[in-house]
Amino acid sequence: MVSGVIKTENTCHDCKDISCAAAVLNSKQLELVASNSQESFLKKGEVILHEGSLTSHIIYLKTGLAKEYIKHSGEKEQILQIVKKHTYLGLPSLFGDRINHYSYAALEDCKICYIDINKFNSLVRENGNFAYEILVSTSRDSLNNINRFLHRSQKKIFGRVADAILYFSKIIYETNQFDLPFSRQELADLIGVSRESATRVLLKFKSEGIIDLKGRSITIVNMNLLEQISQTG
Amino acid sequence: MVSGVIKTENTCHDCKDISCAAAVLNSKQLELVASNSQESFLKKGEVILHEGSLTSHIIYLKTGLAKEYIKHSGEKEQILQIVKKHTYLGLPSLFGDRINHYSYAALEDCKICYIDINKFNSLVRENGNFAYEILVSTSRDSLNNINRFLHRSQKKIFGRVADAILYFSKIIYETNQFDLPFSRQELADLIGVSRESATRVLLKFKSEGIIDLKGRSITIVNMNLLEQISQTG
DNA sequence: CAATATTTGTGACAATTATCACATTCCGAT
DNA sequence: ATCGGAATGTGATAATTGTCACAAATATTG
Repeated sequence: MVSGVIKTENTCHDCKDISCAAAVLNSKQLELVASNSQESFLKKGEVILHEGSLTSHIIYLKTGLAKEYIKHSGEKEQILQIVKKHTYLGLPSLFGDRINHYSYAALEDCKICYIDINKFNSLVRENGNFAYEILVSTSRDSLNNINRFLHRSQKKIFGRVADAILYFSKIIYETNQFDLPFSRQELADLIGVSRESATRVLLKFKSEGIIDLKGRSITIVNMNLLEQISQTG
Repeated sequence: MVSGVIKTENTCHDCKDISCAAAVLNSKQLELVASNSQESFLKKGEVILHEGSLTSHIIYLKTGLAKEYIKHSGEKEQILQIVKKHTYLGLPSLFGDRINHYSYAALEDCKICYIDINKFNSLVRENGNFAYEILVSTSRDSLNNINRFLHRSQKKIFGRVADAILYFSKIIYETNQFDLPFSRQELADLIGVSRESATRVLLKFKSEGIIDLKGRSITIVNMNLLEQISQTG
């Protein structure tokens, strides 16, 4: 399952999926990026980036959905977050120590863009506004992640499952009706509970009329109650 | 308990506690910082910054030790990390949304420096190298925090207490013998367990000869075993 | 140096959730 | 359509840890 890497033809100027940060670059800088980047496609399920690997290129998710995760002791997987399109993957790892701390795998077919790490770094150093945008994006990401973790650790299992449903509804898909992009096991890995427990709580929510559930399709029926459960924990 | 705010006399040039980031500023920029900053002293126990407050000044911890924490539902406190000297407090909050997400309180007498937020931001935008240093420091902070949380959530209580002891020994004090800077309750708040459980595990470690424990003073006797417990979870 | 408040230690018990073992259902490939 | 494997659901049980109530020890303050 090797995916093709295709040298980009476009100049970034007309890229529909350009990042907020790249939007503040001038024409010359944008061309530098264009001539040092490559586009690539990945199928659902493929690993985009592996924890522990060294970073030679920044990866920017142009389209699609991915999971950010780590593996504990070979087996147990912990999902940090779901990454939406228009996001750079693993920026803190790049600036922190150049070793990727998290793995990324495609939850949908994805289009990504590889950008040479040295060029990226020199842009940060020469364009403070670009750096500022990167800073804003990594800061928000950090706050969101830590926020999620902090609240999770205060919550019992019902609150956690409610959180996960609300996360998909409000942050990822922005609708009350959606299909989970992965298995029960992965849902459990996202909120840090066992698969069996996650299953049980989902079914409980269904039987109480809080959600509608058919396989991986979820419809939120009683949003208020779900939010209440999320908060009461 | 109001602490004095004293207009700085020094010019940052000769500041012994200058940050890594400020070290890359040129003389003119450093003077801009100097003329827009104030030094202040806080006693042990005092709150440096309160979650929810708006940011008008960056706070830089020149000397001392502080805890970064949030309060859940008024009562329960969760400590994110212990902050050592030579650290900017709450940078992700500043760049994220300008609202402070975490509180900070002094665990020792502290010397801090207030820097005007607008001046700080303009330095980021005009000096990419400064921005880069800030990026490195926030990235490392983020990786460390998330790393700690991720591993914690995989661990049982023995592993967590071991982690806390190793955290103080290796990261905070860099010695095998140290005094905890706070109560058992706060230790419990740091690792997300109940006070009683934390106490019990500490005493267990003592009775098994892994650590020596007198009040808040801890000596690590069997480092290997402690590390093993930390890993096995 | 009392007197009082705070912190720490302890045991019994209850609540929560993981684990295990297995049944059932779903889904893709032939 | 059928077969086989993966994903999901289910019950029983055990392990873990929080909670409560209180005792002991340690600090703090007038």
